[in-house]
Amino acid sequence: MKRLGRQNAIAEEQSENASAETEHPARARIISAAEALFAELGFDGASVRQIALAAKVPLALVSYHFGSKEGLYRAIFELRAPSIVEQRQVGLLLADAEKDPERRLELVVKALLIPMLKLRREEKSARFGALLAREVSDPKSLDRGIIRDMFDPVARSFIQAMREVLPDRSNAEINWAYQVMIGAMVHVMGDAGRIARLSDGACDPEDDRQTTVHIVSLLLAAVRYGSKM
Amino acid sequence: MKRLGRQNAIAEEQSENASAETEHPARARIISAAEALFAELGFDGASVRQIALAAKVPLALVSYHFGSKEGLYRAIFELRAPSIVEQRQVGLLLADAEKDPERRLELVVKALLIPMLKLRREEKSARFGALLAREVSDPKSLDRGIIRDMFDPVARSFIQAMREVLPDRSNAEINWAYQVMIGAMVHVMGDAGRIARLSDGACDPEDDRQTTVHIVSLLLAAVRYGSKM
DNA sequence: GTCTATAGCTGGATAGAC
DNA sequence: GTCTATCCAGCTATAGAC
Repeated sequence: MKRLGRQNAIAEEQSENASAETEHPARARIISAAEALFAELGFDGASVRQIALAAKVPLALVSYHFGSKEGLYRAIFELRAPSIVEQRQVGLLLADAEKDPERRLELVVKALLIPMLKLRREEKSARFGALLAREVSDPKSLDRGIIRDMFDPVARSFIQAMREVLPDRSNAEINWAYQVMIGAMVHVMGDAGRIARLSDGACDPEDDRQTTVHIVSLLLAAVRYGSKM
Repeated sequence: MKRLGRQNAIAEEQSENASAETEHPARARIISAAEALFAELGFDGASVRQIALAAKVPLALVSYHFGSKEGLYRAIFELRAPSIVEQRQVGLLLADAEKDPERRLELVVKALLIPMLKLRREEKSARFGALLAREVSDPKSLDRGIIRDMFDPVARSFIQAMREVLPDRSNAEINWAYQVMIGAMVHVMGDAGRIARLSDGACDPEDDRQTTVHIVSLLLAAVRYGSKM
């Protein structure tokens, strides 16, 4: 397989992730190591050498598989994002099927939050939540366009769903409510200890079941009762 | 003045910021340029060369005044943070003087949010909000300890104030409510365009008066009605 | 105090052997 | 396809002239 062919064959790889990871265990190890190091140190803070060392592959293999550091960075999102987006879409469909509007709002909020908050539980992509949090809050992400391309479409679906469940709210109110949810969620996903420290252990972001219960009820209250009147 | 004397003479500089900035206009220009570039590109993404170029000073002057890149980084926070913390403390005192518990909760929430949300309006520290947002969400900030040293004390005061206004809530509920507020606030402060893009302009984070109205009412609702029951 | 010049590294990327 | 050796641009920090 030609070199530039490989790094651009994203559609192909997505349709055969399992075989790609079986066939190229080194590639999967690089992704996994990069995910953790980018999450911890940021795109600029983590070096390709560090990543290759952690993945136990020679340095040149990273360039061979992913073309460049940014190619590797994008590949992480191309591998992990579709599953999150799909889970959210399924959640939205479930909310659509619910008749009671109170309960429907709750399902919309949960469809937004739960696919992300439960990421910590999944061993394979344990650090992806923190990485995604970084990308969402990084101003430079506007240039990369990863969030725009992969997450904006489903975000618009959520905003539309909220408009339908809360028809008396202004466009600004709906959108600010959505952003408050995203902000709180990203803060929890990216946290590395300040929450536990400040709360003296009363909040444990590692316990994603308790975390979800609290965050969902707080944000549901914000969305439901937070009209500026 | 000796070199190492300068970079460590923080207490002295804080007590005479005005004269220090008048006496060393280059120093103030470096801080200002660094604030914008660190906010935009992150600590690792911005180089000292870029900062010196933007501040129109020779490269070596940065080391002379601040000792190291991290010294410069800390100096920004040492210059800007005290004013924010002070404004928050004053807000908490005002809340304490309010008898009506409903209104008191609102004052506590506003005391937390307004000093930060209005940062964009102030020309001198226009980008400090984005920089602070980055530092709060960066896992590496735990090592630097800037947030812990400068902001944890007043954070604990807020959590205590919330406990007093909402005596029926558990410790976990209070702390999660606080973290939801911080997350939403940091998200807005660090935003560089996604909010306006997703809302098709319905949300304009540059309009900090409208932003404050919406964010405060959403978060007040979360804190007031977001008990997990 | 200020600035030029540069030391000493580390970064991403690649050439070319196998 | 895989890996060693290396290129060279860019980095932080500093020595030393003025």
